[in-house]
Amino acid sequence: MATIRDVAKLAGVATSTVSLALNDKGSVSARTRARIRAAAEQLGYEPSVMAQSLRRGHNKLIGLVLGDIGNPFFGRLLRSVDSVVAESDHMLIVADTASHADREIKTLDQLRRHRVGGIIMAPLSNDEDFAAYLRKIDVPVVLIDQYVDGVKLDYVCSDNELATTMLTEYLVRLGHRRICYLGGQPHWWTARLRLTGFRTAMAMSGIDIDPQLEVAADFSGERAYDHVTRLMTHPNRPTAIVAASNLMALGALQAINDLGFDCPGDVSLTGVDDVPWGNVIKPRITSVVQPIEELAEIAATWILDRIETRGGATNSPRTHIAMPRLVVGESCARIS
Amino acid sequence: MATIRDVAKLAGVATSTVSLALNDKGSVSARTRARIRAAAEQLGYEPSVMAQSLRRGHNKLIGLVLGDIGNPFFGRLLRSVDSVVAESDHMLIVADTASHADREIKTLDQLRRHRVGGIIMAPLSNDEDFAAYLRKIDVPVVLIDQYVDGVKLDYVCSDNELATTMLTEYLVRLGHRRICYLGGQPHWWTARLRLTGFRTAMAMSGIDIDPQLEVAADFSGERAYDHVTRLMTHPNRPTAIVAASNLMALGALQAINDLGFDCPGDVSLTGVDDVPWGNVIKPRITSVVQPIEELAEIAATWILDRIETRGGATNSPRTHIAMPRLVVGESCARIS
DNA sequence: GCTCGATATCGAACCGTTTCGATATTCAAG
DNA sequence: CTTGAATATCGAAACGGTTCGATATCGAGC
Repeated sequence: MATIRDVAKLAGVATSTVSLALNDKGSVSARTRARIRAAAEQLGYEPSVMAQSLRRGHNKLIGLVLGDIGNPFFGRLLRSVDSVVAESDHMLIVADTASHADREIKTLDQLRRHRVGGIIMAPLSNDEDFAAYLRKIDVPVVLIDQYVDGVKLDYVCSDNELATTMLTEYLVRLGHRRICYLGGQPHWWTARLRLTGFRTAMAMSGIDIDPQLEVAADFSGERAYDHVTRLMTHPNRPTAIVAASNLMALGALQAINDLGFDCPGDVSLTGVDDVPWGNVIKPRITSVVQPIEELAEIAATWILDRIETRGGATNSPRTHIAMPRLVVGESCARIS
Repeated sequence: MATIRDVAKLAGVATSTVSLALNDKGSVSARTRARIRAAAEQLGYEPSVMAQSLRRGHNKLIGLVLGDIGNPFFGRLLRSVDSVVAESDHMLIVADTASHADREIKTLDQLRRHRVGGIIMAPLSNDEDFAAYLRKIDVPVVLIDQYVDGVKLDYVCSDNELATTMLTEYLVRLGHRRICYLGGQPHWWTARLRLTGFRTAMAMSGIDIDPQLEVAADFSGERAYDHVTRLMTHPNRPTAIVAASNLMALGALQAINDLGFDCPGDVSLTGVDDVPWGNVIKPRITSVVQPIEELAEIAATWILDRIETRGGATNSPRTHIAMPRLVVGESCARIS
């Protein structure tokens, strides 16, 4: 590894001049600049990112803290964020908390010790301790997907409430009244919002919710399968289902098929988020999809912005709520 | 941020003594040690990871280079690797090349400039240029899943050949002869091995392969859907299918259902790798699953080992080939 | 020929650690 | 009391850059 001193020696100048020349700062004569360039080239000199970072006080790394990278939603998010921050020569340190909320603070501390430039996080915790921690953290943080009450941080998400509202209204327009809601666990911020969206839409349509039909599963498919199996064998079964996640929708579909029902003939089905296997499953499930790339791009842009203008100009937190998009499949039918 | 000098000043000693005391090196009297500990505590001193890294020559970061983090296989891999390296206080820089082989060298260079301690990589490239690059790289590298011809590096994978051999032999034992193979694109190392595994098993069983039935799709599901649709409408259709990936198996299943065939009644189906939605799809597809956690743990252990003993003791490259496991579902039937 | 200002270049300090060689202190043995 | 070894502590030199203030060089204007 050639150092800046090697280059300086070969070019016959001071190290400071080399630094100036290679970074196009200060005033360096064309002749000297060329000589230095040549020397650097010849030695295969590459500045040590670490040494630069030490001087700067922080490195060109951005922490990305997620609860479950096995979820394709976060996989795609990671990929998009990466492609944006790469343009300004940043890389991502990815930490997966494996859905353990209590590891979040430890993970953030670790990132702080590494002096990352900034952190993008989809938090699980939502208690006052955590909020207090975030309020006094000395690194720029952008929250994504999930929010934390009582903090003033940039926040990017899609309109979770609107997502389920759109689905519910769509079903109502098709004539459905007995609509079943398969929700996530209420400790998830997004799960609560999606539930609200469902209730709002039902209220707006003047339909009373049958408490039996509003179940809290988890975001995985197996519980959803069981719930739907139970509800569909009920004498007064639902005519439509709103699932708050893609895996739950899939579980529901499987239960419907296994019971010998037809979707959409006997029951309509909708879900949130598309999935890698979305085009392969029949019927294609009508769903609202979050614009993952948009979320990722904004989060990435914002964190880069905060890193550049450390505590500078735009210090009031921003919020971006992206519009989910309704993608109509073949899983819903009109009833009379 | 308190520095080691602040601690030294408060404790009334030299910075070197602080370093010695906090790292339990050299000989520091108990009294002084206690005084230093107290001072550090009082100031909330945390050593700067960056400064330490600069001194050491490399940091406590490990690069993980993947082609597609949206694939749950790699998501689970990432998670397991992370949990192992976290134990020795390492974190992961994750770089997704978005399946662009030509970005791999650029990505590796970036990681080198960051002076990561080591790199775990599932490469796509497999040409001589890339091999030459890897041969002279000055950072420990462990390959995982995909190999590169002509390099001497640690390599961890599961027995891809055996995977399809197991599936094929299983089907043969059930009486199948007209077996269709849905393979991945041959530029993938694993795709080639899996194809070999199929051919070997067929040869061992003394069955001639119908070239019509050996198709190269890609690892995604849609192409598989089309191929299976075509083959199943053929007069002399296959009685069983071996799909070289999970998404292809799913695509095949969907095609089977859409054509009104029954699985496993009319055709048996097998695949490689389990999937998040595996327990929800019916019939559960018989498949061989790779022990992802095992692969990840070994790769992580090996890279940590290489980092500790830089070019030291164990310098000959190791290879670990993990046994895939056959998980029998309900997608295969015996025929006569 | 001298001064002034702009342009080029340099040396040294600094970022925050670790580590090596040197010095200061302690204690036991002679 | 002296000596020598063991134990404590220190100062300074790295690690590899960037940046600031100082100095050297140059041409133009008088």
